[in-house]
Amino acid sequence: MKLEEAKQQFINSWGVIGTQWGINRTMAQIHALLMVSAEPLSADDVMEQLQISRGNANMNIRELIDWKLVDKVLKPGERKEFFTAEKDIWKVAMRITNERKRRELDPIIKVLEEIGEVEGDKKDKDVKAFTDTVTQLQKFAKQADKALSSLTKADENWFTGTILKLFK
Amino acid sequence: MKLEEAKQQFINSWGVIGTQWGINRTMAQIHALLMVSAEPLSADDVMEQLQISRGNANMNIRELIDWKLVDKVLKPGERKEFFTAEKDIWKVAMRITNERKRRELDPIIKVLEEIGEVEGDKKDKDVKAFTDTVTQLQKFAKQADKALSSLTKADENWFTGTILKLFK
DNA sequence: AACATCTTTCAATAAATTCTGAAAATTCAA
DNA sequence: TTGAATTTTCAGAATTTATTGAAAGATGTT
Repeated sequence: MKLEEAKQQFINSWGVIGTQWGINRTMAQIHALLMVSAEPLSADDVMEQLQISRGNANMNIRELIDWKLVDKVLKPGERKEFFTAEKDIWKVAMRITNERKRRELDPIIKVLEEIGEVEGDKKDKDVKAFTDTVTQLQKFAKQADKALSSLTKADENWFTGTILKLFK
Repeated sequence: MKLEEAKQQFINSWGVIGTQWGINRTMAQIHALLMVSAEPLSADDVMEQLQISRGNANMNIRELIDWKLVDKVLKPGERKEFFTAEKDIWKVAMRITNERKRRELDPIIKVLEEIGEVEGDKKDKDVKAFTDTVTQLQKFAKQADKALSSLTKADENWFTGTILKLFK
């Protein structure tokens, strides 16, 4: 397979996968493009290579910067901004994990806290079903939160050295 | 807080969280409703409590059954089907993890394999940037795959006993 | 077989999300 | 300053996804 073809397939597939992830397609495509580019690209490069509008490119690049998956790079003597993706997959995975924890797990914990105590007879089967489920969820969510926090603070060697061995 | 109010808030919030997860809102709401219901509910119960159409209820209940988060229950003497959600959070988490692995990770591995070898000079910086990224991704994806497979096959005690302790 | 009950399907419609492109804002060199 | 280059914003358009509801399909009872 030729480089350009392989690149294109990677970008397209990454885009499709992104949508299955709940990430928007363009954002995933830009990320893919920057991950396999040897040099930083400008907004115009991204627009041209992915055939998207300036507004779209700008919005999604900013979003990627928010996720800390992409960095601005300034080239001396150039007025334009260039962009480059984090290429260390461990860091990419940790940043995605962290962002998803923030978006997915943290709100769950917040909701469960808000629901808190329910008035009523603990022997009533409806009250019991509700409080049992909520209590279980709270315990589980807090454990998961702790585990993910540790994980994203840890370094790669600890993970590959300690955790992965547990999974043979 | 009164039971009905707490229930309603839980269902609504679970729905919002679902969308942030890439799961559709109604599906998450039905799941929430069934998780906090003491007794199995019929499609009509679900339609009434969530104010949704029959088609919508049916489609999303089927989807939840696909995810193995909801089971059909037959009541003796009743013609209707009733539905109940898995209430053991550990099982719920393992089933969601497994389904998400199937939808999110497996396709990544497939794509990376397809891209495989790229023709051209390994010293060319564009070729090198591409193959380096793809190779790193392949290694990482396969490790993650192995870890998640083990995890979803393992039982709760192994997880709480062995893994969680690592995170203090 | 005829009927009543319940479930599934799916074309039409509605709602939510994403994208465009032109205008406004910003930046920087002269 | 001025103005050319670049980035950002955002209303409206396009696209994608979710929902409805009525019709068709099952299923079981008499």
